[in-house]
Formats: sequence, C-alpha cells, structure tokens
Amino acid sequence: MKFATFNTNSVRVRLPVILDWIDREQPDILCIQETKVQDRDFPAGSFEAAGYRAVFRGQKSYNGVAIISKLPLEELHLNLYDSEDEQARFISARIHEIPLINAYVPQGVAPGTEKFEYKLRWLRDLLDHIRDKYDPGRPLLVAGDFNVALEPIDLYNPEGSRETAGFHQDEQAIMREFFAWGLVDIFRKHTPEAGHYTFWDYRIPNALKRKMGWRIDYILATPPLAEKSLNVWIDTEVRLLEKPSDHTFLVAEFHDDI
DNA sequence: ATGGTCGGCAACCGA
Repeated sequence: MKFATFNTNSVRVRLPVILDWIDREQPDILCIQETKVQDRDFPAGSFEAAGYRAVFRGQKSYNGVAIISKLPLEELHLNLYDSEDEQARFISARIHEIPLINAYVPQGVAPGTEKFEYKLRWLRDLLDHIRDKYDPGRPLLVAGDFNVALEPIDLYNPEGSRETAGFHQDEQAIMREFFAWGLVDIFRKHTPEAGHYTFWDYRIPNALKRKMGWRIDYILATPPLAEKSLNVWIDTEVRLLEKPSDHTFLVAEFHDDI
C-alpha cells in the first residue's frame, strides 16, 4: 500500500503536477492540503479520469483539504469542530479497515500573536479528538502539514528560529503528546539523519540549493501500522520544476497485507 | 544595483 501527502498551495495551479505524479507513482491514497478552492470548483473529474475518487472540504481563498483514493472511502468527516463556519483544515475517512485523518494545521504567524494561540488550540483539539475517537493499539494514519518542526535536525536554522512559528517549544510540546499517545513519525523511524526537509519558503532565494528548508509535513501511524511501513521518503522533484511548489510529496510504502 | 516569492482574487491576506 502506497500512501502520500502533499501541500499543494492551490490544487488548481498544481493539478498538472499532481496528475503527473499520481500517474507515475500510483499511490493508493494521497492526502492534499491548501487546496484553496471552494467545493463546487474542486477538480474532482480530473482525479476520476485518472482512476481516483476524491473527497474534499474547501473554502474560498484559504486552506482546504482533500483525500484522493483508489479505494472507496467510508465514514467521512469534514469537520474537527462540527461547526458550520470552521476553517477547512480537517478531513477524516476510513479506507478498508484503516482510519485516516488529513490535517492542515494553522501556520501561526509568530509566538505571542492571536493566530499562534489559535494554532496551539487547534493542535490540542486535534490531539483530544484522536484520544477520544481512536485506540493506539489499532491502525490509524494521521497525515498532513503540521507546520511544526520538532528537532534541530529538522530545519536549517534551529538556533535562530526558537521564537519563530514552526519551531517554538509550545507547539513542539503538543506534537510530543501525539507521540506519547502512540503515534509514530514514520519518516524519522526510517531516516535518522539531519537535513531532510519537506518545505522551503518561497521568499528565500534558491532555498533548496542552499538547503534552507524545514521538515513540517508528517505521516504519523499507530504502532500496528508503523511496524508495517517498509520505506518513507521525500520526493523533491516538485521543487526542481520550472514552477516549483513550496512543499514536497512525502511518501510511504506499507506492507501489502494492510 | 536601487529588486528580490507565490496564490487567490481584486486590495491586500496568508504562508
């Protein structure tokens, strides 16, 4: 079973890149974030033509998440809070017997701001949701853009980023509660080395070449699934295109019996 | 040399 996650920064602009990628890589499931499209304009037909079904939750201009899958999706949930006006950052489903959450965590701007407090609250609420609804002894996948780097090896300028959103101890403390509950960061499980990133800021010129990135996208799995992950890798090809994306595909291959 | 990123969407906001 092949699983991937990708922050698209507009699913409509990135559609050719995504269609090329799924045609070549043939993932069973792809989680995307920052689709930036209202549901009525989501390009579901393009994915259907490629042999995938899509479930999505969008809003105007910002945020938006979707699951693209070769297999049927059941028990679909489109809200973390079950409120009409919440931001489109959460989508969950069950595929075969595997429950899956796709999350786009708020970026948070800067520690001390209202938006940073919102980020911490949203992360805690996601954690509480997982603790309420799931069992760490059973399969669960949680994937997406968490907008948090955990360790100094996960970003290019750790010492200069202690007061920056994305590397602050308050957000890291919540992330570590996901791990304490039982979720495993399966990229890190397979790759202990420093300097593997999934995001490079557009505002830094030649950030990829200068190795000025962050690892803020994750595939988390409970132990029964983490044990079946065969390989997890970051596909930087989308950063080498003429019109690069700011995030990369993060891909996991699991043993076929799941 | 006198700038320097994207994308959405219509003036800036968010990342």
